[in-house]
Amino acid sequence: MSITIKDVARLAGVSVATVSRVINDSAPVLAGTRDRVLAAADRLRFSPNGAARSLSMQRTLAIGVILPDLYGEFFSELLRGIDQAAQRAGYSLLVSSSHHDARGIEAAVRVIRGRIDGLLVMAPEVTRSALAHALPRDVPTVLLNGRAAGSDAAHAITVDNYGGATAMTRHLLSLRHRRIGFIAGAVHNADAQARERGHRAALRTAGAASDPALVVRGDFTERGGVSGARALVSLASPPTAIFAANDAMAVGALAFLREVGIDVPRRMTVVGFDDIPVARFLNPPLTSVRVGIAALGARGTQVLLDALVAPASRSSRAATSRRDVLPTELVVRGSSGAASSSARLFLAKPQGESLYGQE
Amino acid sequence: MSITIKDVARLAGVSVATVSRVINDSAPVLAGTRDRVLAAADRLRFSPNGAARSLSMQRTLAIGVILPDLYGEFFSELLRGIDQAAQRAGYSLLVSSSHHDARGIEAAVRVIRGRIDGLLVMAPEVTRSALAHALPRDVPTVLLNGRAAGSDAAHAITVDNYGGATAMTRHLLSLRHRRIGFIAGAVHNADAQARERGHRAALRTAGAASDPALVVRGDFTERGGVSGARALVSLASPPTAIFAANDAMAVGALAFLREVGIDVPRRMTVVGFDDIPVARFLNPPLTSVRVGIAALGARGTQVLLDALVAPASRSSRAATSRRDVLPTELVVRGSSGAASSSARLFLAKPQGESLYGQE
DNA sequence: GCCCGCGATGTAAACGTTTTCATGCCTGCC
DNA sequence: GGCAGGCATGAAAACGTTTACATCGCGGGC
Repeated sequence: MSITIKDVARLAGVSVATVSRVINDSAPVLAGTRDRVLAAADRLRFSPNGAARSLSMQRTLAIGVILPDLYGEFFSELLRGIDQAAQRAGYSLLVSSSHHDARGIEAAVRVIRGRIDGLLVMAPEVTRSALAHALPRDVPTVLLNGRAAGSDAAHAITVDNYGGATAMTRHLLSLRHRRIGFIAGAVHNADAQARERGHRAALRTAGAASDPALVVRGDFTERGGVSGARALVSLASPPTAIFAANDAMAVGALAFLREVGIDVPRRMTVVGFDDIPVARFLNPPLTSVRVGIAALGARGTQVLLDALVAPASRSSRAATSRRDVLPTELVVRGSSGAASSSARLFLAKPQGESLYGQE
Repeated sequence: MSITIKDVARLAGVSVATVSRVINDSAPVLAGTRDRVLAAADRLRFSPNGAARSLSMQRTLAIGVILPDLYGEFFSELLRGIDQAAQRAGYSLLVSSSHHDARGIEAAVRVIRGRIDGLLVMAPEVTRSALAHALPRDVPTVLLNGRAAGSDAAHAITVDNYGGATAMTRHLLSLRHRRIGFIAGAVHNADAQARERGHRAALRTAGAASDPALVVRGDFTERGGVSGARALVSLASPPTAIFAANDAMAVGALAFLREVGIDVPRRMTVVGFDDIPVARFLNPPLTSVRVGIAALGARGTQVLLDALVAPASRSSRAATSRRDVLPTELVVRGSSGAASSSARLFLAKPQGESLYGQE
């Protein structure tokens, strides 16, 4: 059917070993021989069978990426960062999404098992123990942005959700907001939880009243933001600011407020979290917490690639498993009232420019 | 190192053939034997080596996805549709992006060659012949949304760019706009070209003047939309409406107009193309051309999967290669002045709901 | 001038599956 | 009671590479 290394060898009048050596230039070959082989390979349009290669070399040059979802800019940014880092190192990406629970992840792992050298997993809604059980033992794994204290075997890269949220809440407090509505994420989402904790802690530290009615449940989608904003606005004593636990929900909140004629930021402040690329282009530009989504993906990938070359560092695996926390940065824009600052966007190079470039 | 089918066979006291049969239940096995094998596999946490499997079965159960980029909601939507369709059929995705030119695509193909059963390629900027040369002969391929009349060997799924653009321009004309600014895409981008042609044709048909100064070059990014809008607004005789060739640029245009205090839609109408998920949540909600991005990906994947089971249909390949054109639909929202219609968004289920669900 | 050694190449084993074919047993029919 | 046939299982080939090892020829040092 398809042409193999044998066909090339026959045409070039050499052995398969020589063909292999030429193709990977893994050993010196006489110039004349090399040319004959190359010519033959070219003429037959030969390209090596990856499966056979992987089997023989015991490595696939691919890493698996398991995501809870693919909806929205967050995931495309994340994947973009991962792809860049992987491609630079010559690795391909085996992507599988829509895996929210441990069972889904286990199924996905089963499918790609043996076709990847390493695994990148984002599973914000899965508990530590469930995850530990679902993940393979023998494949180096990096957890992205879930429960930081993941299973001992895996590395984990997270974003400073807690710190970012406290910074944002302090920002709102500094703007004299006293009743701050919070649109939280899903109950079991680790990132959402950390952001909520950060918000609460900042309120507590400031001695501000923490009215439970001001925290409504969302789901990290625009639609959830719409409902959340509606609920907050409908309160007997509504807040003067809304802190959405991610940008998608902030987008929904902005849309709802516009719909019902509540001006942002004059009558209501809205802020988000993640600083997705579109945030600065919203109307008004969204104040958010920059996470460096692509950087998170790239960093996770880099850590994984490092782990792949390291020879599993003896048995002291647990001791060497990394726990990186990426810093976050408050980005103040028009949606929290600093209308003038947003003008800078189009005059100077915005700070977030790096997101657009090659990292 | 890793545990193989042999280990399981030894532990269960059977041959490797039997283990294989149990795992794939490809042949009847005595209940007792099956249980022993299953128990052994479970105890050893065995999972089959994909590379060996692929090699033996001559199929990888994976499809390659080659994209020009991963930035923005468009690509995450596309990938989402592809992933869903592939996952349903038990296929994995080998994703590689940032391949704009033929050389990049060829390199990407070389890397994933022999690890995939089929190929999904989006290459709007590559010419037909360059693409034909870069793509492998022996791998079923589906082209997404580039030049419809692609290489004979490959199937092609496109969106009705031309029709969508004419519909949009007619919409603007019906709103009494006579000077319509157009922010085009990159010169060599096939989709951008088709949209521009559609726009021009609609103007011509309506007998409207087609001022060349009203067409400015963009690049499908928000930033390009900002520059485009700035250029159009700066004209001696500026347009009353701006048609951006994709939504990302419309987002940029909206941001710029807000920045300089030009109200949309009162003083300027802005419309886009693609209807990315965030479009309906913008301020004002963006009038756009719905493309069904996820559906495009899903359809392409389905066509590819069909081609995989079909035995290359004799040699009449060219004759059977499909050319699907997905219809587009005008979605009118507040940014083109129909302010009241947008209220429907949060009351009734929006038309676009399907994009959020399972397709 | 002989032998040692090195450089280029070939041979064949290994990688971990699936699958064809062979084997042996048991059942049931005449 | 013998034999055909079906069913469960095992042995081994095949998939297309890489690579350790063997081989061969040739040049240089003594």
